[in-house]
Amino acid sequence: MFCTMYSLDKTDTKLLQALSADPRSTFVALADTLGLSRNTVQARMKRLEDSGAFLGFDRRINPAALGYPLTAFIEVHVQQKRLAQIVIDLALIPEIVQAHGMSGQADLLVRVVCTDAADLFRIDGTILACDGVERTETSLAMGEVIPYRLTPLLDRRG
Amino acid sequence: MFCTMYSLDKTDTKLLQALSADPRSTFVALADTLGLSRNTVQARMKRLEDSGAFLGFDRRINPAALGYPLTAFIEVHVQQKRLAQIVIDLALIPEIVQAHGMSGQADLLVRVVCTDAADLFRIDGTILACDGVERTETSLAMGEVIPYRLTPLLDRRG
DNA sequence: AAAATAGTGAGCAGAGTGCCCTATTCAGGC
DNA sequence: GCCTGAATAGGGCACTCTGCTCACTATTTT
Repeated sequence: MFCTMYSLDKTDTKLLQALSADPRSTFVALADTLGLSRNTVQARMKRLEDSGAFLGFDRRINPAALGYPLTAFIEVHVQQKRLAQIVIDLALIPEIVQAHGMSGQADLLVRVVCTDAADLFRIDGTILACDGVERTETSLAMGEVIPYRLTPLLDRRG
Repeated sequence: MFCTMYSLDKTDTKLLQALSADPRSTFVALADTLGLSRNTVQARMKRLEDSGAFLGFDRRINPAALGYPLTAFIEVHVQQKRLAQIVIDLALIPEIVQAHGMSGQADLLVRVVCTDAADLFRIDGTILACDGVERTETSLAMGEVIPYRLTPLLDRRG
């Protein structure tokens, strides 16, 4: 399913940095910035895409703009042998924007967006109602004190 | 700092859906798909950008492609009055890709990427070494059982 | 030495962009 | 009913960018 995981070199890293700085910049502009030829940039970008280096566009959409200003993380404890079915059930809840299977206290860490506290309460109830879910622990995110970033890691390779 | 938060209507939603389906599609293609004129699409896209509906490009970069296949969530308990300084200190750790201030058990929920378990252990140590950090609880993400998505929410408005 | 790999430079037809202007429709306020 | 402002459509124009191909040059691998 995944293509051969090809490891990025410094030029790829610089490409990603330039893209982070300006996601809309054209191949010509990138080539110019990096001092490469347009052909090279196009070839590398294609390889990056093919290798799965880019995730879905969803991630760039601000949930707040969609009317979901609140984010919460819900730790979910489940009957482990029902895990597979539970994931399927949870996937039906639209407010769940992401879920990780975890090693640690909880079995699942679910990321939820919601309109307000009452909404969160309702969603939590929906999760609890799933067959095999035993317990949840909800924590509301008060703020994204470090906004998602990859630039420090990119810079380190640059 | 943020522009007037303008709430998205159905047409905006469809634009975002089309973009999710194909992040690279041109204005012409979008206009075609949605049955709108190119002018309209361009105007709406500009408004979406200006209103902060799009987050950084970072979020679309796959950390695994960068050589960080593992993700972990670390709950951090701190001396609350030192919180501000702690956030500054944590921001210096490149492997921390995101952090939320939380209401709940822990004060902070930190998302970390790492190369392997030993790397995670080291990073956890670095966090613990920050002045004011009292305790951490690390959970390794075994898998993203629900990959980040916003489409269910978009579809509901469509 | 031969072969694969990455990059460059040039060229070209077609598509897309940014920006302009005007006309139409429609909802809300007077 | 009338006016206004917002949203949209449609046309046009100069310019840029894209996708593609080809030939040539390093550089590295075998």
